[in-house]
Amino acid sequence: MPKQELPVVQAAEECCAPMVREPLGEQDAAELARMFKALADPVRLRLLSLIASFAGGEACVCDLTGPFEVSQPTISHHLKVLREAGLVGSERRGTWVYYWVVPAALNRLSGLLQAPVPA
Amino acid sequence: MPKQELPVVQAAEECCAPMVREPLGEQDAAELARMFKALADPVRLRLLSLIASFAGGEACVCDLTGPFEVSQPTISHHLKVLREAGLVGSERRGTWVYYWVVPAALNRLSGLLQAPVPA
DNA sequence: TCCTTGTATTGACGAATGTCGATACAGTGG
DNA sequence: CCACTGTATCGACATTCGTCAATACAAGGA
Repeated sequence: MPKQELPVVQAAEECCAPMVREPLGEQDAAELARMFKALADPVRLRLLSLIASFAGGEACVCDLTGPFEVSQPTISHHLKVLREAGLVGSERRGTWVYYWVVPAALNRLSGLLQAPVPA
Repeated sequence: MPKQELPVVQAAEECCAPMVREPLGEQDAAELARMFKALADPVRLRLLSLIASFAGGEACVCDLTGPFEVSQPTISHHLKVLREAGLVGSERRGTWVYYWVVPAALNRLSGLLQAPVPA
């Protein structure tokens, strides 16, 4: 059955036609490259995945420094990269800072990468 | 053989559960980071999109050097990066070399990035 | 065979990236 | 006000990356 009619997670409406249908413009490519660059590091991928996996969809930084072998400043740097790419949001609540993923950003990239089924 | 125009595949089957459901392992993260790194450049994104947009789903390198401001060796370098990431395939046919996208690779990444609908 | 055209490789360069230790900043509790 | 904990910024460093000109390789045609 045609999957594309399902009310799936597709991100915004016009922002994310698959890139395999028509060539990306320079500006779009530049902006998207910035987002993919944020994903182009194993620690950041694991951070993103770990944040999203937390109950409630958010995690304190104190939960994120443990599972990695890199230093706390490095984690903080990677979180900043993810935040500036629009992939996560953050907020300080009292002593701790919490991070959560931005689903619309992930879904936008997801929709962009969708390719036609190989016949 | 030109591929037929078929509906878009949604998430792939077993290879690519969304990374937002459970934390990525170190190895998976490393491999995925390599693929995302290949996407993390505006010229490569435009190359990929341009190749996929060609009729028949493949393009000669001679079709790819024109639309960019960078030199021919640079295009060749970027194509190599995309190929080594498994995102495109290539074949020499006579004088020319043709490139095509690997849909399974794109769809794997696409499925990985799918996030739950923002409530 | 030699020439011509299409593509890849090499070597070099500046710029960006990932990492750390040291340190600064923000809140909480004494 | 001070001490303590959690997080961010700074400065430095080695490594990787994107780019180019020069050159090498591949295939077809004279």
